[in-house]
Amino acid sequence: MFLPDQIKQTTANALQALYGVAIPASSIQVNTTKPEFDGDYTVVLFGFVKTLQKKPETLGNELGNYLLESDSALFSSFNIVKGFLNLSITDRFWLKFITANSTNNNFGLSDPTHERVMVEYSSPNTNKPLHLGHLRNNFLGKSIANILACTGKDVIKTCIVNDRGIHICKSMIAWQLFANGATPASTGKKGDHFVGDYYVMYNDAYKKEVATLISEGLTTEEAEKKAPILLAAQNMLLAWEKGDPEIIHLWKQMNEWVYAGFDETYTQIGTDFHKVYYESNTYLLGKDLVQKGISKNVFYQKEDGSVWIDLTADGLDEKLVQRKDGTSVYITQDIGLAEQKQNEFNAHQSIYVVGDEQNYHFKVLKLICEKLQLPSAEGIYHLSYGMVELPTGKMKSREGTVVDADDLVATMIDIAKQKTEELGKVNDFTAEERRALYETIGLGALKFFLLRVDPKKKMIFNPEESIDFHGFTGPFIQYTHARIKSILRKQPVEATDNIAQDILLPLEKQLAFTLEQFPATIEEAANEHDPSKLAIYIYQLAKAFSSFYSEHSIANAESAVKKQLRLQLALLTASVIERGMNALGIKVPERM
RNA sequence: GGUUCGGUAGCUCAGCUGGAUAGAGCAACUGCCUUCUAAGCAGUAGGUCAUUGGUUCGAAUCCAAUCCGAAUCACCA
Repeated sequence: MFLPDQIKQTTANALQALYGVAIPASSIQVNTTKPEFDGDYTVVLFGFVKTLQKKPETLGNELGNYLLESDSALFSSFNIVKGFLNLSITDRFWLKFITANSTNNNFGLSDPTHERVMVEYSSPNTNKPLHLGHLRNNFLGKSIANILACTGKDVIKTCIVNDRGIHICKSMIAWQLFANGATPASTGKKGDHFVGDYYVMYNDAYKKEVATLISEGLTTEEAEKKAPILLAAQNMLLAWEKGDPEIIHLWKQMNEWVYAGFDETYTQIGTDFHKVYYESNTYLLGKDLVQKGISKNVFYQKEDGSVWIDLTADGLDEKLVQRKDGTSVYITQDIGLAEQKQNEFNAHQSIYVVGDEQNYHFKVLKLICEKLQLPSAEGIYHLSYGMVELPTGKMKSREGTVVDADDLVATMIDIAKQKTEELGKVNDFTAEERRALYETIGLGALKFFLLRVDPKKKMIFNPEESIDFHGFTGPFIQYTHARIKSILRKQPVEATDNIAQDILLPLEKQLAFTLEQFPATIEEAANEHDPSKLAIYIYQLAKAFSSFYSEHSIANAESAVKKQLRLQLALLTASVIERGMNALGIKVPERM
């Protein structure tokens, strides 16, 4: 049990013993004590002042005295300010905590629960390269998977590649028209960017054709439907669906180029999957479920043959699940894929890391699965995240305001290189060590920047100001880790337990206090599917260490016992930072 | 128009199952490197928590209304 919960329980027991009232522990408020007051944790008394008919002052005194007597190993003193009972935890508790965990490599990690969770993330289109928004998705997906694994879940990472449809045909037709047989190899371009360029060319050509048609007297609406290049793309989609060998060949070729490009990016940013699904294989799924739905009267068929579900009773709309030509739509494919995943992995929970523009879609998806009584329904969870916007507003590919993922990563690594060279602390590193360090720092800055914000909220990225390396950032935390490692290289830690004889100074206690919260924070981040909770925590920890470290010497500590205590604190801090950052998908260097 | 989400310091964000004087970072300004890494530490300054009303011992937090912004409501994915 986590410390605040333990205090709640103890308080509930005390209230029962003192006054014979049963107040559920969960309803008792326990906060960390504000720094301006004396104490570690605070019990808020207002809640039961009324039911007990006692003045807060009296109640606080009686409760405080009882707690001190009944659990003297935990509580050392208390004070009452208005309705707040501020409790101090004994130094002995913290000392025991430090001794017990400084060399515990599993501190903060739970035992395997055999509960399986699927995390679907990344899910790219094969017609354009990754941009900043995809990076938020990739980092969130990877970190939530890691965090869940820390809590003992058996995590399966998956990805659904959107590799078919009219948008893919657009790049294909543009390549046929404009490429003259060019390839990524012949042009020296990364495959995903190469294909993305043809998607852009398609759009340019389309716009020109529409303008021409309008100047020839067509209405905008007509022109947009009749542009020859669009008709060609539509024909190509039909040919693809019929399995036309030439088109299939081209499609495979272009997808291979894109995958080669994606793989390069994924390897660099640390994205990986246990299982990749391709929409070209899954887009026919869900058809049998449509039939099942009709026979269960969950769906109904209109006269034209199209199939619908009426969700108006649930406050939503009527939703199409199958076109009149018998082909399935997006939602149907997702229902089918959900069922297939369930059959394949039988997970308790299935998390979809997808942008908040699809909130409605996932609401509908879960609702339909429930109505069809699919076993997968209950575990569906949409980890919805907000868009990344620029100071000028949304990123628009048409206006060239998209922040390309590869460019941004390269820029970050370059800035890391510059700053590291300026400081000149690793001049003895080999070229390979340097390259790895720049990547660790650059990616660390970028990942932390995107993960420290509540996923649900949209966030603003200012490319002008770039990403900072000071303050509440990844590099600051990495730096704190490197400093600790430097200390530990010079001063061996002994597994002594005589530290219990010593007394903690305020900054030492603050550090221990923060360290103790790590397991509870991991748990919270996992339960709320929110890596930012962990990111904020790690920052606070690094901050607590830095304050402690600048004030108290480790090497020249007042006594040998004190020195060991501080070394153990440092060791535990470094390992919590490392474990926490790894859970965010961020590496920490030994030196920087 | 319906639904959903958001509005906190100049900027980027915490805090939101109601609790003490609303917190960080950046930017600005002051100090601190002859002692374990100054990518650091300590400090100053900066707020009508969008607005109005309500609920109560207590509201940034809950409720209602209003203003502003975003997403979504496709036989697109």
